[in-house]
Amino acid sequence: MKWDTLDEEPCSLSRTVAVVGDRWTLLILRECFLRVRRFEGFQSSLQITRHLLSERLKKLVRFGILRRVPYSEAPKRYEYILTQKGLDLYPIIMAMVHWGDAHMGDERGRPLLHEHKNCGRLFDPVMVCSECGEALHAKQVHVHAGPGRREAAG
Amino acid sequence: MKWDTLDEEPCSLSRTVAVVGDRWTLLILRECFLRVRRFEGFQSSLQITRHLLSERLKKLVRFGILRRVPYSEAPKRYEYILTQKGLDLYPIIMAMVHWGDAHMGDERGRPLLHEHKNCGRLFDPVMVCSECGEALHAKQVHVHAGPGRREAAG
DNA sequence: AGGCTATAGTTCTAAAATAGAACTGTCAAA
DNA sequence: TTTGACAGTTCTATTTTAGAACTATAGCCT
Repeated sequence: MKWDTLDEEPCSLSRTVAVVGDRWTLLILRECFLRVRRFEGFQSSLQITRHLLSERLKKLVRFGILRRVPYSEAPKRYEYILTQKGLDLYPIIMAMVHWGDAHMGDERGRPLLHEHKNCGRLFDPVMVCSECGEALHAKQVHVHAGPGRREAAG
Repeated sequence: MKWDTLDEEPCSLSRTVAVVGDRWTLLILRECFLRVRRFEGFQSSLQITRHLLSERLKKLVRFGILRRVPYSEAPKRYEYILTQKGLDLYPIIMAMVHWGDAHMGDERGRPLLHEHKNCGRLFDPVMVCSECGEALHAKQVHVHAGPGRREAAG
């Protein structure tokens, strides 16, 4: 597989997988959403090798998911902040967290609980249809080829 | 990192990443949701090496995401069907598709369009709060340690 | 001035995972 | 009896990752 052009495939899942489809990247993003921003912070909480962390952060910056922002002038030091594009990954992360809660739990109970500041309650994330608001299930969805697929197919 | 015990970490994201956190697994699941069920089907549509496909299918069966069901007795042949646990991965896949549509698109337009059979309309998946029904955004969520985290830490 | 610490990386080698191709075994149809 | 379909397994070469050590800048302490 040519992983280097996966982000240009006529498939939105492939394109997303090209950017966030590996273990370390997903764990780094978890830390980002938990407000970690600095190299040492990621490294110590994940026990990732410095080499890979450096490489993954560069990639996330290159794809516009993180911004590398200076926070100290002398010596030059940078931190990594989620862009809007990065913040928009939240549903993916939350969907994964929720699936883990539902299907990979153990007798110790949930590792984290999530409170929705707007309503003040502990919640689960639910995926709904943008048009009718009903909860979505795989078997209720029909897939059509869109313009990007038809053009790619010729 | 001890990837072999990632599914026992006191973090639901880690546990999910342990199961579906790699490129091939996510692409295989895409095919599953597009109704592909057989070894040759996965292999030819993904161009994955037979070795890795075999290995990934075994893993998905081991984690209870696919069931290996015989469809021919002589010769013995099997197909791979999503279990309920597997079907429940749908929000993750859809969240990834939606992010790809929103942020990785090109001039050709969307590769696929999704129709919600219940309401008959083309839709986007939206993640909402189970309690108040509002669309969720990262900055509106506050995270608390749950019992699984506190016990692991103590 | 000299040494210690903090931060953010880079460089190196060994081990593990993946790619790519060929091979195996069962059975049906020609 | 040969060919083809299907569902894998086995093999070697290449790529990726792990783990540890090293570099560079600058503040602080003595």
